[in-house]
Amino acid sequence: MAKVDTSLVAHLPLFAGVAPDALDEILREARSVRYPKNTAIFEQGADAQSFFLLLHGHVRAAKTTPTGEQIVVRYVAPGETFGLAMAIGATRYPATAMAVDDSVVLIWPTSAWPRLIERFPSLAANTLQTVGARLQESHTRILEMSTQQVEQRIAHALLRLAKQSGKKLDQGIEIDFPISRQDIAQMTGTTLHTVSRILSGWESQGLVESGRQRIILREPHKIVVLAERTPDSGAA
Amino acid sequence: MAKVDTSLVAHLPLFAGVAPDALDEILREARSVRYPKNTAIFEQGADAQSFFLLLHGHVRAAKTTPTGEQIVVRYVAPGETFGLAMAIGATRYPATAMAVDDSVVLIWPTSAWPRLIERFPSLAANTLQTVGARLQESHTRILEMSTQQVEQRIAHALLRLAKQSGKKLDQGIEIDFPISRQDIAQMTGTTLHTVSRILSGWESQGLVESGRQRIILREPHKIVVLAERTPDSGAA
DNA sequence: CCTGCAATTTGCGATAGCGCAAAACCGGCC
DNA sequence: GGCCGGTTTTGCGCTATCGCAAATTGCAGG
Repeated sequence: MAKVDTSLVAHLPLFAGVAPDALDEILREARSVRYPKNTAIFEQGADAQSFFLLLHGHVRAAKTTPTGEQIVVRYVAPGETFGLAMAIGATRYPATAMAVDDSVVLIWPTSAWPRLIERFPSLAANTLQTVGARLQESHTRILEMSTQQVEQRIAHALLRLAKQSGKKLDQGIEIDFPISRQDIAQMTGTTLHTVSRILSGWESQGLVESGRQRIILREPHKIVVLAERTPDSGAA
Repeated sequence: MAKVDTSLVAHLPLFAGVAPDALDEILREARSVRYPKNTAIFEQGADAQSFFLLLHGHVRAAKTTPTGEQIVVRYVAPGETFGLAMAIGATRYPATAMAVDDSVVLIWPTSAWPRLIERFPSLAANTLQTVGARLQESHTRILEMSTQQVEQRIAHALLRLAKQSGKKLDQGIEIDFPISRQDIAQMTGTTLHTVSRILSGWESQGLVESGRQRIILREPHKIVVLAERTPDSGAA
């Protein structure tokens, strides 16, 4: 198993307040695995045998209903943890994780968690913070779904993706991983058709440029305005 | 300040793995306060100076948009914590908490949290579990809002309330605190009008009995069936 | 017991967005 | 270079649900 360089991860919020040699000890329990694009890392309902830290790439976490519909819970960016089922007291994964790009992941066995947090209490505190932040985001998302129309929700979703995983271009920001209309629909609670229509509209106004699984925000500021427009703040 | 009896709270998940005398030490830092029905405990955006544990009564946590619309984040039942802004790294409350019934609450100063989790790491671990559970619930709610119609969402919401705060009756289950059509609308992402129409329909089928801020599920099992009905699983 | 307010009910027109279907498109692979 | 499959676009009718308005009801206080 390849050694993981502590310097690559030492600065992550997860390890705040953890001494360098402690970090070494923690990393010694992990292994590093590469997942090619479009491979599953774990499946919803499977036994939660591991938890993960994304080093490179991008991972989509999605939840599936009994009837087969899916929603995207979130996109995981490098440096973030995922699959923390055990930390929250679950024995099975509540969602499916799939690499949307070639990705590299650190993997710990679930069984290591209790020992790790006992030896390094900051881990629990730090994890609590990130889980808490995710809870906030979920509430925000619920608020948006309850009070905004589809166009605003899509605008917000794209702006968040741009902030989290945007690549600055000469002119605009590009979402730095493959993402389809369907994915955006599953993030915002709508259909790929409606997403397509709205992006087409934006494209003809020069707000975005997009294609197959690719989106560039050409006028981020104007999209912010769009995102904040209320149902009645009269359009042209 | 009145002494808090440890026996009242010792069994709570929050204090799992905490020794009795440690619990005593923890409680010594808290004070107990009574909030009459319909009084605010804290306001969204206010400085998070305290965190809370509900002893008696019921508390509604709600988020308000800039434009004044509200959603109900959750109802807090006795034994649950709320207002944990600091545990998740926020300095202001992300929602407003209001007592919907006469309520009694334990209050710790936010400043005590870092010290408490350092001395009693189980607190952090336990809190992580409950916050994680709430995250799951939020995802479930997002899934429902994305994939189900209003009637199913209302059914699920009422069933959850019944499970959390239901009072068993000779025949049926009563939601054990005052809750309006508007509240249910704000939990499910719809309007009070639509909630009213749907409850009226259920009432005429004998599924529920309801009135001013009061709901009794007369046929919980049939409501479960309703909740699981897919858009096309033909009605009668 | 009466009064007033807040909660609830209900009708009705308006519409955002869905669902289905078909066509166009785009890239990667052989 | 051409073919195939997944993605995207777009048209069109439909409907669940909203939004507004008005009537009704039930509780709480005086």
